[in-house]
Amino acid sequence: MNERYEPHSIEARWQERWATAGVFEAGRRPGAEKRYVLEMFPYPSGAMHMGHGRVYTIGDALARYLRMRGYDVLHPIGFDALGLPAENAALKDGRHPAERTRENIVGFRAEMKSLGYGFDWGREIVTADPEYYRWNQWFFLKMLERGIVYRRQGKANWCTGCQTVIANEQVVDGHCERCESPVVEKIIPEWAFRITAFAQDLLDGLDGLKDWPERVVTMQRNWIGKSEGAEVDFAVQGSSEKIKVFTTRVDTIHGCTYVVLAPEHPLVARVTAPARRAEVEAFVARMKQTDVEARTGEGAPKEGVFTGAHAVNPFTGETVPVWIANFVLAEYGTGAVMSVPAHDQRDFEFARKYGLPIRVVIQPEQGDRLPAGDALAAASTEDGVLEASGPFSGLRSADARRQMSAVAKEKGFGQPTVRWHLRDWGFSRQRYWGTPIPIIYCAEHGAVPVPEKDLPVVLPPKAIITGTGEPPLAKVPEFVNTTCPICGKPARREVETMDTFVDSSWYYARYLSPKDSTRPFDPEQARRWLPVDVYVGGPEHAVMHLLYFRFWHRVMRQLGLVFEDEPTRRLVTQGIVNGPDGRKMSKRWGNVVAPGPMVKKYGADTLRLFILFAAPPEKDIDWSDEQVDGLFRFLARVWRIFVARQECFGAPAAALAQASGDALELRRRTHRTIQRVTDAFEKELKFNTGIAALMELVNALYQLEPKTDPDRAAVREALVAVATLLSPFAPHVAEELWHEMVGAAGADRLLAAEPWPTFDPTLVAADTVTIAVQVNGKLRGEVQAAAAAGQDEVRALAEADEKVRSHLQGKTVRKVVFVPKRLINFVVG
RNA sequence: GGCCCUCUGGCGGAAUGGUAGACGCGCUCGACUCAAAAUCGAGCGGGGCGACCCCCCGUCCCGGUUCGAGUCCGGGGAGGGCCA
Repeated sequence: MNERYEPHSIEARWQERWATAGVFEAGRRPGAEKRYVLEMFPYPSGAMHMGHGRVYTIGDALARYLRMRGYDVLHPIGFDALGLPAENAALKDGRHPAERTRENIVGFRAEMKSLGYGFDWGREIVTADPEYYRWNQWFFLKMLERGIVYRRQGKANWCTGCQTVIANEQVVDGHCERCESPVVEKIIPEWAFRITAFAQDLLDGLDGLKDWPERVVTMQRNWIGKSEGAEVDFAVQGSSEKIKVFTTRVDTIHGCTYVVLAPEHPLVARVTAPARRAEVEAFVARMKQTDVEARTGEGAPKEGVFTGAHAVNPFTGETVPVWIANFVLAEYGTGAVMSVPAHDQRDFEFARKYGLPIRVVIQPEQGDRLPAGDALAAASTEDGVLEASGPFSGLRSADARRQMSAVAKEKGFGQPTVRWHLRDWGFSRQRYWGTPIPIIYCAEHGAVPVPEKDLPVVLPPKAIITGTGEPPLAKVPEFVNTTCPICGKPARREVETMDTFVDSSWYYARYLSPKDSTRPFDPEQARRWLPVDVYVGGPEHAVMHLLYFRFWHRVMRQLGLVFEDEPTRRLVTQGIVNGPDGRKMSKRWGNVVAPGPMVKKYGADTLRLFILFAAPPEKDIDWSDEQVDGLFRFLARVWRIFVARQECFGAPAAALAQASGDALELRRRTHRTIQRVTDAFEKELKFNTGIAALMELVNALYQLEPKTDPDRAAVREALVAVATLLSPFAPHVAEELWHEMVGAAGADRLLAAEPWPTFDPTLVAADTVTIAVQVNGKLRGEVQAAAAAGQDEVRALAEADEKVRSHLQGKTVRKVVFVPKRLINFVVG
């Protein structure tokens, strides 16, 4: 065998062998239990970066391990190819997004293959392919039928200069990125998914996601944001109008000293007193031009004006002034709030600023009483006991809320209500590079769905992309002009496209039968493969993508396509790969390290090993040239020990049983290493400790110079273990070494498809152990004892130790704590 | 401001409540070499003390629970994430 480790002379060869043998194809072990390992598919907007390298390396190590454990493993890959960045890039260099995307995908594929990722390439999908997005359209039609898709009036950013809708990303400080004209909010019709209809189910489902990171579950829970409260109607004095407010703190309503409407609230125009009209209108106009962040963001001053109107608190009959203010938004709740300055901080600040009264109605259950409102330093937002609240005085907040909303309902001026933070998902985009929405507008029949048989509605290859936000498809007559499916008269197609989050909401299912041209995927395959067992991706998708993904799964379940409650059982969120300086990799800092050049320099195995060894998957890591060098040296060291122990390759396994002394010790280490590496996969995913265990075994191999047959057999056993255990992490070098070792016997086999080794429990359990000896919890020595030794035996050994004896001298042993195989602690006084 | 997370040698990181610092990087020393690199081997938390055994201190800080706390509980600090 080659004296030196030369990754470039072996890696491509094994990649080819794996591909020809088809070891990564799913479905080749029909009788075996399945495992579906999925990494978030990439958005190929440029070349592959280290972040991609990390996700796929983690997923691949896991998939390779599971395959060796005998599972039928599905490990697919594809490309999230539609979307804004590709369109923006196209704008810059004038190239068509399709062309650029195709090119990037070619690059990604080549890099992924050079990294040795074991994907089932036969299942590759590209979302820009009409054969993929036709099913987005199909889902759209099904959801339209079921009322899950609907048309609504949505808010959009309208550039007053370009006279068009622009994306959030294009709004900079309330101005258009391109022409710098002010951007205002404009209400335009848009398409939306009724995800809120699934809010409760999405919330309930979170409880079952035991193998999701707690923080992701929490973020989803907060995003769904269920809050239980009450709606209460405040009558407007001298009018038949009612102001409906939503509050989670109806228990504080006796402390309400004013009511605030959102400036956009429809009642504003109707209730404003003539004398206040000019001021109110000016304020409303100004708010329309201020974005939400500036109105409600951190440090934004609370601002408002009095409308001149008054409202009646239905609980007290008291009259309070009606204001409008910047911090109340029309789209949250009812667009109106009852203000209780003593018990809400925003209301408190506002009241102080405008000299509105502050009235305390909740006292803490324990501790000091709150001073009168005027003396209050800040709002007290805790629950407590009600006072000055009529018949409800003396109740605790929680009880009061229940009783008061019941009373409101009984008397007809309110009711208990649930409010959600989650909004419906508006998915219309005024963009070209997306899935066309399959709708035809007919003068006579309105918005008509494209019949299923006419799908896909294909994106026209030629379009003028201006980036102004005006839908580019509107300018393609051969696309727009069509006929009404109902009456056949001339009609126009919808020119908006779908949000790309649609593509990624169900791709995991398309992998199951990616070439099916009659349906999105085969439900029978879903029965076999779903749910995804492990889903690996970045935590930046904790909310949007993963929520849409869970939502879509529920829709597919309603459609009878899938049968599980949730799309994925386990979620692994991986950390960022930072530059060597600890900062985020960016051209700006000049600290970008790309996987491609690293593979050229060190080979794929070193890069993979570095990524996995640096830290557990969920932690951020810093790129380190020194560490990478170190990992390369480790692989070279592994190679050298194989070279140095070639004479052991043919050692007979029968001699293993006679191993003794150092050879037996090596065998124990080998088996313990098998256990530790297996644990690294089976418990928490801590590849770093698994690799560390392998390093220890390699170090131990260097310590034993084999002299006898049993020695050589033990060495061979260890070498086999090293190659096999290393293969999920550094598959090429492992494969090469394994073949060198097994020779002709392995000629038509591949390590990638060999079974994972098992350990012998009797070898793992040491027969003698080191037991720590403590006196009063402080380490005072250690003794060697049989693993099975009991307390008395260990105590005798410990007391025989001179150091220990000196600490026990002249003291009374009050208690002895004994932990078998670990320690003995003398408690003395 | 709310919710959540993190904090361990020079660095990345290990440690079911049971010998803190596995493993790697880095550094120091030794072997090999004419020499260097590479390699192989040894050592490296701080201090008492220049080596020995030994002793003291040590996992952000303060307190608690426990025979025993990096780990559990309470309070504080610093950094980060998400939401407002």
